[in-house]
Amino acid sequence: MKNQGSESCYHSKAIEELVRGHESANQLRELFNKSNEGSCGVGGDNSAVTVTFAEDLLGKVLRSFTNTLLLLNEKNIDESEEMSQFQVRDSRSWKPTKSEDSEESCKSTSGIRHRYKRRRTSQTWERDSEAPIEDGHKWRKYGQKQILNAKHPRNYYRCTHKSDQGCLATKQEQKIQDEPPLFKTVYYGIHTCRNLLNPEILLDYDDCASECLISFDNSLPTKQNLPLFSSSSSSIMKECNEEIIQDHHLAHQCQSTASQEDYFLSHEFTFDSSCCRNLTLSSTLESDHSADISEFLCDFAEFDLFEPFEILMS
DNA sequence: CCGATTTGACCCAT
DNA sequence: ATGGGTCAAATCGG
Repeated sequence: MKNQGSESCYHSKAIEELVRGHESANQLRELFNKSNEGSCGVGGDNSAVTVTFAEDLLGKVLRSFTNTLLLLNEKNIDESEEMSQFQVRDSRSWKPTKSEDSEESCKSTSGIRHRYKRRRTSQTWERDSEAPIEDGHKWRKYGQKQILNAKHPRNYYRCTHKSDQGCLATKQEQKIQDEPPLFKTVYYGIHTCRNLLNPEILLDYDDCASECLISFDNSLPTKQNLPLFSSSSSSIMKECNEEIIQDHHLAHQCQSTASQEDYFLSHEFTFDSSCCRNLTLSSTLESDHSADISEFLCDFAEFDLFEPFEILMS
């Protein structure tokens, strides 16, 4: 059982992540709205920059949802033991699970290896997908193991920023089915690293007992006016989780669709270098998919952060 | 050259 | 004793 300050901090961190994701999604919407305004294709030289920017935004959204899911799961488990197996709609959805408990050991035997760290108690997320997941985080593989009665080996990854920032997030990935291909990914722990490409993303999970300092845009919600902060109802958290799971799923679909169709690469965008938020872009090629994709992205970007809360609070 | 991956050994839990 | 998680030296590759 965690104390009130800790719970409040999980709320705060979750909101912080949602707000980031919301802001990034809005930037994506802005980007695609501009692309649909039919401006003439100028400045095609900047298309690579714009593609990078769009991918960066997608990465931010995915990271925000990933972190929020982990945070909310942490909160859910704190609140409710019966929530330990929260199953949702489809095979690509997130499924929080409880990790096996283990202690860090410091056994020192012959002196060859001083400390051998087993995974700490931490929240885990399990997810099945038809392809290895691109979750926006950078991972470094540190092991591979053939598992008993398993056709395919299990791969072990840790956060790239473990060494430089002490981030303890890890994940395991294993192909569990051939046809159709199905991969199982289990995430352990929460990222505490600052992503160097997105320096604003920094979660001080170690400092969860203390007040969280968040700087929001004026246009964005603050924790004072978010119902989530005035309620600890687990139903709200469940609802919130489902909503985020959907959006996380959509973000992945959007990312894979874009890459599969080479949508970004086959269109010319211009990028107003004076300000990332005032993009001027154009599409000079017709594509059967472009309208669908941009509409899809706009729909995705328009998800309402407040909706699940308002419904539940009324 | 340096960061990422591979892979056998080591270590822990059961 | 065994399965599985992690370490770390060797290797790879940009």
